[in-house]
Amino acid sequence: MPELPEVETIRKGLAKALENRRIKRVTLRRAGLRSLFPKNFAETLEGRAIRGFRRRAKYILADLEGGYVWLIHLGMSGSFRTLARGHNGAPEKHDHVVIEFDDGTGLAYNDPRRFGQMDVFESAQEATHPALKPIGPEPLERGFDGAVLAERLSGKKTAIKVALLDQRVVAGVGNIYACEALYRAGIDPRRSAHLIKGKNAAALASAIKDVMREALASGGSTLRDHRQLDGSTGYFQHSFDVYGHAGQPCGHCTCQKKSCVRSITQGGRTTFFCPVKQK
DNA sequence: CCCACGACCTGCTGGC
DNA sequence: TGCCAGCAGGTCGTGG
Repeated sequence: MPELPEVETIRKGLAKALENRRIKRVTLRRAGLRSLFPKNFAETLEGRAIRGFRRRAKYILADLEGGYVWLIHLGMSGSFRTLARGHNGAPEKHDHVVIEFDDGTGLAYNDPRRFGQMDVFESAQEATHPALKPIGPEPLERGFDGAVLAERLSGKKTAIKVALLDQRVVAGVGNIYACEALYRAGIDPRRSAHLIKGKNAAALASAIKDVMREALASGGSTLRDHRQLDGSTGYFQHSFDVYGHAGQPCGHCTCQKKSCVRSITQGGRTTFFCPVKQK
């Protein structure tokens, strides 16, 4: 469940459920996810207490006792499930990592498609970690505005929709929120990225912030059967203006058409947009 | 450096 | 009912 609002919601759930728990045992139920687990992955986690959970783009970072960071990416289909004290330890299908804490509770990482990723490294290596170093500004942190966005888009000839999915441009935007933000900003997803500047860039930066904040307040979006840690689901999917609405009205434009929302393919992903409102 | 595209996986859906 | 192509919230490697 992977864009910024969903990852942030999961981070909060992990923090609430697991902060200060001590990892007793880590069981890897297959050799790897998107890549192999690093050497000594389980051994490095074992025996350490979790001091807190942070997020950067779509990555969750768990700070471990003794100056280590456990890095997690959920890919397309990763999810966590807490295991109550006295759980029988029987894994479910696609549980790839099972963690037991010293108080008898546990945590299972489940990921059918195995596009997720995990790593562990010393805190001092975080600043230069190859997955983290290239990431662009966090849209919900101070300083992200139209000027910053325009600077990041300058020189990019690719379509603005494709550029928004590049984590070096802005952190945490994925396919849903790229479509929704472009819709709100009234920008055609096919426009060349470097042409988005000035007022357009300001409108787009604002739209990204607004849609992320609103989604966060709704607990993210739940497509298919994805769940939060506690089993609850987000409900921002009910607020989509265009995502998944091809052939339906966008709801806001004045075109009077009953089916203004179109879907096209860009960079191998589906883009939803309203050609009347988005120019 | 930039960009386009296929690869990586499994599961679900919709059309026949 | 069954089968299968196509698609799914992401990223990375390999070409040009």
